[in-house]
Amino acid sequence: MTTIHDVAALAGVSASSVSNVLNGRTEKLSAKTYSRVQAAIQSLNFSPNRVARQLKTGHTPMLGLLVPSTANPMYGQLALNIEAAAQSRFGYSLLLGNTHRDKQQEARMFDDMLSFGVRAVIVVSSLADEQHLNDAAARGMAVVSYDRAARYARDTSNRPVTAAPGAAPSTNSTGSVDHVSPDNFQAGYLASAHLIFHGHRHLAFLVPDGDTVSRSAKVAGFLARAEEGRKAGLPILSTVLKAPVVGAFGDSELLDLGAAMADQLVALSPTPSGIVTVNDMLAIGLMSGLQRLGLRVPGDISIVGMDGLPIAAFVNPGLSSIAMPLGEMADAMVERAIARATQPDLPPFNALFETRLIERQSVAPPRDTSSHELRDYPGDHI
Amino acid sequence: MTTIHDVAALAGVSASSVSNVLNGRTEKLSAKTYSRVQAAIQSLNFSPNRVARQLKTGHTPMLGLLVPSTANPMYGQLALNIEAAAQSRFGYSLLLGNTHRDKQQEARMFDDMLSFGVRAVIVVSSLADEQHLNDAAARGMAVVSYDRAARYARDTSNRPVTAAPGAAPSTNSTGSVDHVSPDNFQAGYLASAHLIFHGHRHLAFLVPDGDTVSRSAKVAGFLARAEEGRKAGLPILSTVLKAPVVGAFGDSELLDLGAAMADQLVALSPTPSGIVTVNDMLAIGLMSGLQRLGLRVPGDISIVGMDGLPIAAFVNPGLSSIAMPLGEMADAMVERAIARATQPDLPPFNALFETRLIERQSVAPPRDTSSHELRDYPGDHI
DNA sequence: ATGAAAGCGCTAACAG
DNA sequence: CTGTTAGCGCTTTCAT
Repeated sequence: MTTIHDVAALAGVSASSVSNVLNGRTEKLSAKTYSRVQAAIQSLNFSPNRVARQLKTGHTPMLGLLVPSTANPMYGQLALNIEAAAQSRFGYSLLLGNTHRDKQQEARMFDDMLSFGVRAVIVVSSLADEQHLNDAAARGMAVVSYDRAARYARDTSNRPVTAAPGAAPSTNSTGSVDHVSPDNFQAGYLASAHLIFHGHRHLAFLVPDGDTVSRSAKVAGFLARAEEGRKAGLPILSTVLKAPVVGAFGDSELLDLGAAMADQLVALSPTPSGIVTVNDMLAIGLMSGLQRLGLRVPGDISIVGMDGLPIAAFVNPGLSSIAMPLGEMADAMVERAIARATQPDLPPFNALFETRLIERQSVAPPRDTSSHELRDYPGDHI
Repeated sequence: MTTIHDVAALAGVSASSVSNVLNGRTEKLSAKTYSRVQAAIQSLNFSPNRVARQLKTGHTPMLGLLVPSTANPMYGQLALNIEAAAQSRFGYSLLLGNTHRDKQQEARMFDDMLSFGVRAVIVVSSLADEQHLNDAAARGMAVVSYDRAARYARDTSNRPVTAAPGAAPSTNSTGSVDHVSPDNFQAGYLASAHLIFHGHRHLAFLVPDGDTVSRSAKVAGFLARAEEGRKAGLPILSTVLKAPVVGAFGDSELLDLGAAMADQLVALSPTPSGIVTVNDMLAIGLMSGLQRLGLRVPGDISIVGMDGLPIAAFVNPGLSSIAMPLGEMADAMVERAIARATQPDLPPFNALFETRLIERQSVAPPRDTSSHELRDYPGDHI
């Protein structure tokens, strides 16, 4: 391995000068020394050892990312976007961990990253308990948490209450964990509104068992729109269906879980005509299960998913979904994580991103309803 | 940050003893010293700085992984499996890079990883040129390349010729890059055989433009089976369709690419009745495109994909696919990468893994063929 | 403008 | 068995 000293020797200068060149401190070097060193670096194809540098400076251009599973395309995409932002905008590399939504794993991975000198990590945690995040933050890690910045407070039109940047969700009382999230309440609200708009009066929200900040927010939004409908005199039935989860969490399990839920769904009497699922993979699984049972989507049952995955456009029928601005959120998270790693005293950050409905072919008026609600509704304009 | 010296002070011993405890050198310590140090470590919640350790030892428990894009579920899953194997079997963490099949990126990421002290990396490279891999290997990196261990040599029954462990593909002349791959020739062969078995006589292989070792192998297998059919007197037509690729490579592009190819496909006259695609995402895109054109799968056109993605079971109709043993391959790659990092003089390694057909609903006899080939065929038994 | 020297936290001889 | 010492490759005062 070639070191800074080899370069120094070749250029006939001291190691310090090489270091200065490496760090672009042009003002401390004469032009000729500078170029001589440059030449030496080139000819030796030298690239400084980041480990040594890190030991000295305490910094390393590495960003941690903890996701439940990259096998879920949602997180695969998130990883892609985050890596791209980290790399292109800050020159950071990505240290990835799959947590399987396991608290132990998550904690262990935090430790690992800490021991590698990683100072900034982005976490997609499903755990209701945020303590381990706070622990990590307390240990000097800049952590930004994805999908947990729920806000239940709404104004009278169900718009999110504009919170001061410092307004943290209730789970984050101690401090320095930042939050970036799609507006999950809005997502649930939009999905529900879409179904109601198309005439559905018997709605169900499908979600794997296990509490999560984002899931609760989605459910709350879903329920809120149904309640609004009722207040407007519509005979709306809204129920929440929890799918029993056994074993590990993963991409394939979500699909399987959705498929399995088809049976439970049709066993319901009366069967809901409009379903919203907590994510697209679950919706795709459900749709497949329903079809296997001889039901038609959207003929017999309408479905709207959430995530806005590309694949949702390619299943048959195309799945209507609530899309999240993945790229923007990834940018925000990366920026924030790195910013806080440098300036730990930044004020708490809480960003909620707008979601939007993508209409495709999985929603149609219900079979047994002749009168649709065609008037305008608030959900249109959120 | 608490260091080894804090622990030493608290335990009333020297730093070396702490180091010895940390590294489990029980034979060098008295039991009482050992436990005293242990206690100190516990009470300080001390965990050694890996960076410092690495600077000293030159090793770091970090595995590099370079994939085209984790947005493609195939690679998201691969990343998951690799991370799991690395973590659970060796305690290694995963440094992930998305290359977008860009040679510059790939080379830059190798440099990055090298500078982080990573000594073992797994690469999914699409590039026909393997030079940058060899370069990295020459610079002291243990690199195992995925999906490039093509072997065209076959015996008379089209079984892969069992090669000595040292038999490297032609592109790997200089040395120390190891190869792990599904048997792509077999994959192509099986897909082709499946279609022929169901009576298809006009076959097409759909692949994005751009040469790749794995793609070539798949095509070769596809063509080989068609040729066999011809030799057996069947009037088989087999063509290869290259989809023009513009812009970056990614998950969504594959789906879109497949959908776009539907038009080109039906423009062909006569239109092939049986299609095999180089991967599942392309197949799913194609199926969707075909359906949008009013064609039915498998009624009008049969499709078989490759990869065996879970999602393939959930599209409508279910996509028949050639599955690859992802978990086994991930294990083999991780094991090999880490082994070679420790013992650079290991003999070259080349592993080809069996693929298998998963039958679902996307293949049926062609519309205009009344006589099916129902006799047995070699592909059944590969 | 340049170099000498100290040290980041750890490990690995080598003495004691 | 235990402690002392000398770095790993780099950055960073502080002299010169």
